[in-house]
Amino acid sequence: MEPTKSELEILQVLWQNGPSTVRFVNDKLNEEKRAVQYSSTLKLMQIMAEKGIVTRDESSMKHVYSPAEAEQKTKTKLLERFVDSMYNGSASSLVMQLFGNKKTSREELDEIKEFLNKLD
Amino acid sequence: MEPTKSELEILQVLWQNGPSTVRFVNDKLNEEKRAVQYSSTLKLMQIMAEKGIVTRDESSMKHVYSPAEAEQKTKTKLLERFVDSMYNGSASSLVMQLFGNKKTSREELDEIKEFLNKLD
DNA sequence: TTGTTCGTACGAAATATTTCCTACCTTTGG
DNA sequence: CCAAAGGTAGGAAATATTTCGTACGAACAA
Repeated sequence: MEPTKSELEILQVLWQNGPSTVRFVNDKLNEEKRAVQYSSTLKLMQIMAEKGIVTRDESSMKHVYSPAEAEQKTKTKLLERFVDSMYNGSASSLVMQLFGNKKTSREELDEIKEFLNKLD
Repeated sequence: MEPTKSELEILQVLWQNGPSTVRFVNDKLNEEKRAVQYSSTLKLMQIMAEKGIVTRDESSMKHVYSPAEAEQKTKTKLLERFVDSMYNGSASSLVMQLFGNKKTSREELDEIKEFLNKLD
């Protein structure tokens, strides 16, 4: 299923910090993103569990939520969708735009070049 | 402003075909994307005009709509937002994911390498 | 024990987005 | 002229998403 914008924020927290409680996720969101009530985050995470975007461990009172799919898998899917809809499926178009209109550090560029060479 | 998913579909049509009437855009959407009523497309384009996402020429009865911003400018903005939210701003992470999990044609790869070299 | 804190569940409201019905005007063909 | 075709405008409904108040149970400290 397609995570919404808010759901994606929550997934990011789970990916970066591993399985977490609602309290933890909510604190992170408030620290790093924006003010949001505990019950809002709770509700969203409950919905995500219903949808199957996350799983949860209810064995203790403090439920622990985990992403249902690996970070890479989800991101790959979203990236492909983005490339398809915005660049008509052309990965190279995206890359050129990415580096054409923006200054990127030498290190990053070298890193990418090396990476591409290894693909052969 | 942030175009919604449906608004983006309409922008694509305008970018690819130049300034267009509602009728034209609606036909394209039905051909290339999905079934949608004329009045839905009309409404959406009217809203986009209000928001300033598109401008329109009302001199003739058939209003002609144009994107308010250049394709590149809008796409760049959206791409940056995507990189920020998904890859923590790291363009190279995105690129590695893009080519790591997917087979890309030799031509595309060469094209990209050449492009990156020219950046120096 | 008892009250305060911290947890979940649930419903409803607020917002954002999308869809389409309907009214009404203009153009066009006969 | 008149009817049919095709246009815009606007409102309302349908859907999707987000937010939060409130009820209620469990845990914990005094």
